[in-house]
Amino acid sequence: MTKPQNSLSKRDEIIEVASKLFYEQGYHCTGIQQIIQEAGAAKGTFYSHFKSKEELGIAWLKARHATWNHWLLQFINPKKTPKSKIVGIFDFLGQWMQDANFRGCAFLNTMCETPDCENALRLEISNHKRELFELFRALTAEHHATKTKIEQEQIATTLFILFEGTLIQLQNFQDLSFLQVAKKQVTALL
Amino acid sequence: MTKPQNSLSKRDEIIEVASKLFYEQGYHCTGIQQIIQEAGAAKGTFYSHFKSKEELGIAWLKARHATWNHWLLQFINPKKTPKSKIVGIFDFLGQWMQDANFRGCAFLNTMCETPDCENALRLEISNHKRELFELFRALTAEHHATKTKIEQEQIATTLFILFEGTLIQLQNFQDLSFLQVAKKQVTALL
Amino acid sequence: MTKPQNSLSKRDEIIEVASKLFYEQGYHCTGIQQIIQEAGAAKGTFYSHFKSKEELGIAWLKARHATWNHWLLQFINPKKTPKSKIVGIFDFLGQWMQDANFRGCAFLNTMCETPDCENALRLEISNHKRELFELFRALTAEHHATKTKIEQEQIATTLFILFEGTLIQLQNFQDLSFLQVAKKQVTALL
Amino acid sequence: MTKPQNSLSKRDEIIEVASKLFYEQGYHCTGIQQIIQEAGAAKGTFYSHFKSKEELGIAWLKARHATWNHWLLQFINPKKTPKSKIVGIFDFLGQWMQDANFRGCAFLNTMCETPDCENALRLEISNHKRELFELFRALTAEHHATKTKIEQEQIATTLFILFEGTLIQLQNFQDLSFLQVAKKQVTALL
DNA sequence: AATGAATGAGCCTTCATTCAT
DNA sequence: CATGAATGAAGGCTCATTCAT
Repeated sequence: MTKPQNSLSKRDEIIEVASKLFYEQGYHCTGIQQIIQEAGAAKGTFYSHFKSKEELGIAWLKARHATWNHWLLQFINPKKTPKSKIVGIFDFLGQWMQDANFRGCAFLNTMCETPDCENALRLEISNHKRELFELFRALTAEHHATKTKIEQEQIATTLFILFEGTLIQLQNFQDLSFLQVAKKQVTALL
Repeated sequence: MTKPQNSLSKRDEIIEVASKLFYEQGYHCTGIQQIIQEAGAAKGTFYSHFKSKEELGIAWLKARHATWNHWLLQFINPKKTPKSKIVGIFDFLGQWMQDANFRGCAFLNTMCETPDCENALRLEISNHKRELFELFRALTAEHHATKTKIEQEQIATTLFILFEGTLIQLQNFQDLSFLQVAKKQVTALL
Repeated sequence: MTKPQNSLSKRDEIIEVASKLFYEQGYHCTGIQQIIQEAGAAKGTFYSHFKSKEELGIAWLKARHATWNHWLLQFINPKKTPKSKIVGIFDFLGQWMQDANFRGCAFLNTMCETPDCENALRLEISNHKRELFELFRALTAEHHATKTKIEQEQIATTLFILFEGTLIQLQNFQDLSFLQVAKKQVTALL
Repeated sequence: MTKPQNSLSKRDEIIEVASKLFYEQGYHCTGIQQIIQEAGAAKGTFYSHFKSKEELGIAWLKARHATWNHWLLQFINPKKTPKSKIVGIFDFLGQWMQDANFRGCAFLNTMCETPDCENALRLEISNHKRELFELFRALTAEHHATKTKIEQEQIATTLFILFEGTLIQLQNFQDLSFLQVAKKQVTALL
């Protein structure tokens, strides 16, 4: 007897449930108990797969990183020019936040509840944001190919900051007008 | 016999200790027990002053709002022009984050660990940010007095977004170069 | 309303129950859960009185030390001479072990399950045994007043070793003949 | 293909690791998990060799009995006379305790954490001690060949008690002077 | 002979809150 | 205005054991 193809392993089920709960309720406000209960697993099963809650948290953020990047790239890859891709990132932001009920970014949320910079979760968080930053850098370099490295860096960083600032205030106010303003500023930079 | 002037009431002592701990450790990760212990108060004393942890949280954010605004205004009020005041807000941001060991903004941090938008803490948070936003609006209106309301709004919002985006990435990366980029963009807008 | 005189405080009830269970089942094999359940207390109540299981363990050993010493002194104080007191200690040993179902000595038992010599419980244990040793020393000095300090020390130590060795083998074999042999040797030393 | 001679079977590896851990940490404080992890075995492997933790405990004590007896006999067999062998047993005690960091006797330790006299582990323990007792009996009979059986028994038992009492107090106080006293008393008995 | 996922009771401890004094 | 004992659910984690492969 082989497992049915569409059945997840217990480990994956746990990660899936945890992803939902960590995002919706926050990392610290979500207990292992709730996770395993909703995943239909036993305590021992959980700890045979993850040596601690933190390890699950890391698995969650790694998975989230992959998923989120996939969403974003699927959204912007159809665009032809680097410029439209950059603008597309901000369009994606609006779409994403609406779909997510303005819960914000799993990575920023977790950073905010994790003061210790040396914490392993923080490493995943900064990696995630660094990769987004790199995307802005790459697209900016392509779009502003004639400008100097320094000018490119200034613009890419500004785009990244605008993205993050808009994101956090969409979460705060659930008001999409922030996005309109940001997009206007973005086009001004391109 | 009146209390000596320099002695805080138990209530104020509790708020003071809570402010430190909520900010440093996060709201949810800080327990009432630790607060009253460090404040030298009894359980019952705490609950005679605050009907719940949330009420203390609100008192904290209200006090924090006043304190933070005071810091900011003391920093920018000596500046003469609205332009230098706006730039001053970003200088303040750098100073503040360094002093705070890059722990970020108490309000954003608490928002990130509080998913429910209807939560009473969230009201204090949006009030705080709205007031900062208003400050950008007022200073922009003064500086760009000749521009239209719509143009002013665009610029003020952009400044606010830049502030928030820089703040959150200073917290994430502890790298002040984000601030340099933001300031360059700010001056470009003025 | 004052408490009835014969009612123990929750704290004392916990210690009393713990004393029974720690002795009968061993320190590590007895859980806080069982203790509070049998004492009719809540988890939180326990931890408002003791900051950890270890602290309860120490309270237990301190109380046990007092109780056991009281038992012993009540048994040997009626005896007139130091010699009969020393022999009395060994009579007490037999009585005690029979009453205790040959469960042995709470202090030795706990020492054996606590490898770390720096452990706080180990301090209580060595204090307890040191005091018993002192008793042998004092009674020996009185009985053998004409002998040298060195000779006295040799005899007192031997008596202490005989006591401990007999105790542990009574526990092991539940065979009182060890005690008869020890007593014969004891009298030979006096 | 046969296994290389110097490779232990999984079963023996498990026993070897368990021996170390049970002795150092105590029987109840050592979990199956740690044992199999340090032995590089799987859960199922463990339970295919031992039907329970207790069975491993028994295997451990049986192996320990053989090992310890081997140590002791190797130490005293070179001695020529029964008297020097008896004294040698006490010299061995000092050597052993120093090598073992004064962790005491695996058998006594396990007895102390195992209240139930009917427990299978307790059988191994009393067997071990009985055999040591027999050794004292045999050597005493040889040395005091002219004395009566009853006198021999009295002396052998005293020697055994002295050994056990010294052992337990070496463990308690890590103070070798107990051993000096015991040896003086031993020689007085021979 | 060996694997390792799965179980669920139990470990020690902290949580926010209530209440009699 | 203050005290601190009492509550019981929940926190993260380990336990010895089973079983399908």
